[in-house]
Amino acid sequence: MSWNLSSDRPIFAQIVEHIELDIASGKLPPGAKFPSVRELASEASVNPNTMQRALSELERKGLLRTDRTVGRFVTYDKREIERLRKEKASSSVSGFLMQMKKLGIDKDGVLELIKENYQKEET
Amino acid sequence: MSWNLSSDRPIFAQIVEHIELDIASGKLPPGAKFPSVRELASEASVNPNTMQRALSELERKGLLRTDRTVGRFVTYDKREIERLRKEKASSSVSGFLMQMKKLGIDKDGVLELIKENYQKEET
DNA sequence: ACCGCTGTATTAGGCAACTAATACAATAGC
DNA sequence: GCTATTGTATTAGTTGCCTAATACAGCGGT
Repeated sequence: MSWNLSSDRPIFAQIVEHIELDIASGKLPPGAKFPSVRELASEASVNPNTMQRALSELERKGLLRTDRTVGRFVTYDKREIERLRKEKASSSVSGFLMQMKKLGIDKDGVLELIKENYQKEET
Repeated sequence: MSWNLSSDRPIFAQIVEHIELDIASGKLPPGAKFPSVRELASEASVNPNTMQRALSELERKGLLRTDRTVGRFVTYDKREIERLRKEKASSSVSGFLMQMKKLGIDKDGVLELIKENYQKEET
């Protein structure tokens, strides 16, 4: 994983989000085993405790399972994962559109900008 | 203004963003006069110092002008305002699309979701 | 000239959150 | 049974933000 952490937001929150995305997108498939807390922490250049906090949060959300002295695994519950994916997509969309509305940009403007942006990437 | 402040991010930053949006969208037109620091602070239930910090930041960005003993005004520079609007729209779009990409949702999926969302609002 | 209003500066204190260091607990595997 | 490796708990320290109190400076209106 390429941890791209900035200091303008809580580290643990960024890690949570990062891993959530990897699970939601399927990059981390159901049942995938995680490295140990210490290993992950070292990899991300972060205190083990910080990593632990992130992982606990993910467990609280039901995305991770823990076998106490064995390690952690992505949940096998594919429905939960799909729910997560939908939820994240939906909130992204509505947040984005709300922002555009506040900027006074209507539906046509939004679609325009998006198509523009995709064309830029097709180079 | 309806200050809708949450505690999960610095207050002053939220205020900055709020006012930026009002300026970018034209809700606060060029040359519009601001209430005094103390008045705004009271209105937003915030310490004057916090409000001042936000306003200073906006001034640093060139969006506000100060007439020392008279008050503050939105800049008259319409080009600067338009630049702000473009900049905010652009960063919103690219951030949104990056998120969708990470979720594994392609162009068609994005357009689909957006149209869905707009239909929902047309009730 | 004075009073009231504007913005500005300074200092201090407290609170909450994040990070860190270290010690503890439990089990798998040899 | 011992050791290594896992997750967990506890305590401590640092930082950033917000608040507060107070003082200063300059202009307008009466």
